[in-house]
Amino acid sequence: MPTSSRHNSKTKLLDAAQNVFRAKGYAATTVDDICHAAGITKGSFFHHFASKQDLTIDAAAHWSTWTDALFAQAPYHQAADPRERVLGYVDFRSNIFDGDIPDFTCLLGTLVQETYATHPAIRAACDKAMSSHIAILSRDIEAAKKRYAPDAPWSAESVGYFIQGVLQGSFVFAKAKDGSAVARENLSHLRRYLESLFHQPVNFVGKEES
Amino acid sequence: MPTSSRHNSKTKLLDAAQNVFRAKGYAATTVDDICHAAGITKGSFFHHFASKQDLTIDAAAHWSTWTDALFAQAPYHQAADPRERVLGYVDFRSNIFDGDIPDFTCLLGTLVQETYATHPAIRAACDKAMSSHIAILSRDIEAAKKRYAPDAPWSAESVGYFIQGVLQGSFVFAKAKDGSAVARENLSHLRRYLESLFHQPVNFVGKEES
DNA sequence: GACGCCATACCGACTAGTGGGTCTAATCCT
DNA sequence: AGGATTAGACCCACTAGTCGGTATGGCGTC
Repeated sequence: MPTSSRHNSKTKLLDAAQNVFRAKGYAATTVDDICHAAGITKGSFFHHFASKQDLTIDAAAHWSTWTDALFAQAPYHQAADPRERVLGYVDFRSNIFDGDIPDFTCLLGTLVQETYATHPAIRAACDKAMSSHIAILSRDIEAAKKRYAPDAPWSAESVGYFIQGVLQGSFVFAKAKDGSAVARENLSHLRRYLESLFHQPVNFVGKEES
Repeated sequence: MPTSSRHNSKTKLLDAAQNVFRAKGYAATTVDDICHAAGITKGSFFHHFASKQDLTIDAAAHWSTWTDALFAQAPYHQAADPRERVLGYVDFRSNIFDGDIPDFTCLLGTLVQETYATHPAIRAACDKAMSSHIAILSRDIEAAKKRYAPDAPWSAESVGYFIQGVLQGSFVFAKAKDGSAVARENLSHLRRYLESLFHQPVNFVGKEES
């Protein structure tokens, strides 16, 4: 492990921060917590990041690329019908609920709840990352809309935000209940709603689409 | 100001805590912040509460009675048709989005996100308060279900949680976006879903109900 | 109705500990 | 060599909680 182990401290810190923040929130996690979780010392931390807030902003971007990659390579993403991709996304999220709570909850939602009023730069970084994720999701929604509900009064983007909103709310309940049963039921309501928005025509024959 | 001003410090502290927590979160608010917002000194604080966590637990219960009273006396609550009461609840919440963010967001959701892993007692207090609120809401949903969707596969309670989940998620976006436009759209999606769950029968004549 | 007494409420300086951030020296890689 | 990186002791501002003490008002007694 020549360069690999020595030169990826920054990434290790970002990964560690992701997990610790999701478990303890922003203010309650100390820089030492993050260092310890990453197996790195404080000197190194402040070599790579100017401040805790600075690391956090980078962590939001890091999270964004990490999750976008995760979803991009997920199997549901292969479906030809955009409607199936959207529903597949919801099912995919629902399946992750099996793990531990800090493992399936959203870094951005956790961060922004705590910092929106006190750390505008973090708020902005979270907003940006969330918006970019929703923009990707909305492409499928837009395609599904075009095919199944071209004249509907709602926008694809607003559906994207709704999906994310339900997810964020579900995380809150998973935390409150210390279990994901409610979260799962929430997503099944969401799925039912989406099915009604993209109502499968009776005699429709699915066709490929870019 | 004989007894009135002297003997309500506890209430003033709880009220102040509500607002400060909603703006800054649990860990980032100091006891001094709360004291200052309440116009009360630290000595008095620790006379009434054994610790910051202790106050927080009381604040969750205080919040619960406060909000339950607020919704109980809201006009939508008078509607004879339970379906209208449920939709009225959603509209009522949507209308509050006009105010400042810390004024319409939920103390419990904010607290539990931060403390679920580190302060089990706070987590439990939030869970209890949320559940009680949802139980009240679910009575109307149950009545609406009986009338409009008696054979539906979903439970009234799960719809109650779904409504709250959408609200919690909307708060996250209001904070991230520093505005409530997305939150409002989320609730309009939610309303559309609820309308579809309690689909108004074509030839139905509304009737009074207990 | 005046007085003494006590419980409760309130005050704010103080303490012990913590946590973000700094600094200097050591170590690695090229 | 020499820049990049890592190490961890150190500094100082800040914060939860303490403590000794002061007001306040109710109540029994004469």
